[in-house]
Amino acid sequence: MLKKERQAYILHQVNLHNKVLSSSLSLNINVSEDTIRRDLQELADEGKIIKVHGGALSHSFNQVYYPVNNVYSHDHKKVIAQKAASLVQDGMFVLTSGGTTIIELARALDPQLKATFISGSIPVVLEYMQHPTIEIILIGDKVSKNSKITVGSEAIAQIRRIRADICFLGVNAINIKDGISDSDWEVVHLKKAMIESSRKIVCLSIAEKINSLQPIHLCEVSKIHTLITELPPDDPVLKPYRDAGIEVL
Amino acid sequence: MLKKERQAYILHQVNLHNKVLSSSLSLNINVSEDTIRRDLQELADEGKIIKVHGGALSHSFNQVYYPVNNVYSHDHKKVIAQKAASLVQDGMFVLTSGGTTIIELARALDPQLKATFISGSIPVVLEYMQHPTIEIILIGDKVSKNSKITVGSEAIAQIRRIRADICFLGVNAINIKDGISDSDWEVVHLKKAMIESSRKIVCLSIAEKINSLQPIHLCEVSKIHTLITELPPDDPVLKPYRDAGIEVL
DNA sequence: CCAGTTCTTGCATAAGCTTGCCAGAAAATG
DNA sequence: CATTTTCTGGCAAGCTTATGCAAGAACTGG
Repeated sequence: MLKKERQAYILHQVNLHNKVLSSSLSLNINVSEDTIRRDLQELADEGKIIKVHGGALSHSFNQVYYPVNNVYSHDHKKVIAQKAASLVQDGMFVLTSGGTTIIELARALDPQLKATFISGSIPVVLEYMQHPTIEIILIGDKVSKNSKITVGSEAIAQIRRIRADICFLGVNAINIKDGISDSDWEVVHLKKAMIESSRKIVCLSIAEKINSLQPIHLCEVSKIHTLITELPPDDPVLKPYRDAGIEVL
Repeated sequence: MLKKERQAYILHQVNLHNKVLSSSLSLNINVSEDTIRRDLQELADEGKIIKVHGGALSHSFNQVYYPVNNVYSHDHKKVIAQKAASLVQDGMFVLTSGGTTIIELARALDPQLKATFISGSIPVVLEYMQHPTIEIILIGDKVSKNSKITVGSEAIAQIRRIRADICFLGVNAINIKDGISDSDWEVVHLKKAMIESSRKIVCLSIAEKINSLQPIHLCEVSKIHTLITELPPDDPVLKPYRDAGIEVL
């Protein structure tokens, strides 16, 4: 087993269970605890996990207990949400991933909009429920405590049965060469299914994540139709995407 | 259980109940009171709680010293939840309806419990997510905004595919002649499916709702195995149910 | 293809953390 | 004031971590 492979596995485990023990990882992957510790150290240095005595925790672990509004990129996300909301029209079926940007989208919707929103993210659905008129469909399956979305084959099967007009994806990393990538195995599979089930794919990403890369590949940029960031559409950072034929808002 | 995890649990408990006792925490998490005290000390040093003789208080405690929400039936529900929680054992598959009583059940679970909980109620699932070790399966379908649960044929189909060990139903009305009844058409159908999918049916009901009737019939009392109220099991009000062969807790 | 270099891993040892227990002090209770 | 409960600080046991080292694997540049 390669080092990177091992670290990806560890990261996946952390994201899945919110915590890992050095001892059990050592048993599972059959390497010494020293190696595990070194891996945990590296992942912690990269900011991907939180290392604690005896193992490691997911970053979102704390957020479950102390929801911190990262006011930082919050304003950016509001701008993005505003642009995205303008794409939704009455009668549409809208498929959305999870993530804070999508929550902002839910808040930015026209209060008179009559459309159907579909998501497997619990925080996102909570936000949709505040809206007076939209219909909501929740994708069910095993709940991932860390990402607060439902994951698994049943969730994917449910998504496959949908034909949505538009799909909004909160994106973790995108660059013109590698396409879209993410750090969570389950999430990648869900998003892939969402892409297959939608006529139009819209990616929402703060500029910070443009031209970045995450361990797991999701799809090529050619699959997406629209890219929304907080930047003006003619910003030079976005030129490669415009040139690739993607609508940039 | 990792130290951080334990502290997160304590913090959650403090925020939930506005107070905790060192002694009961020690019992719940199965560590010595010394450890609890040290945790409380650390959390207090970080300004997250207020440590007092015998336990700790939430920061918001001062502001809501006289809690306004109807502590009335709330305490009753806590008693019910406590009794219900004692029926759940490691490894079980537990199907639950929605409702405030079930939320209390989620809060009353042993923090070391390892079981799988299945529900279509969004507030209930949110509460389950606070638990450190249980697995959660969310039933998906159309979200009913007023009851905050997923309803519809897809939800029912998902429930049908389950074989649960035990099913906890929050009950709106029960009487010995008409059985269980409810006021929401969709909810009745879901609960019927839940009953069919479970080996053991446990009804949770505050005494106020005993011997009452709602417009839509759900099932006969003969279908249920256990009835839990806040009253002592030998209360005369419950006698007809005991006589009907139902276990009363 | 090979020698030199860098990476990676497991082991041993020492240092550090966490926890439970204890004795005496302090606080609450009636 | 006596009794009970809780708190504090210190200590020891057990487990976890850091560090240096050595062996092997993988890579690099002739």
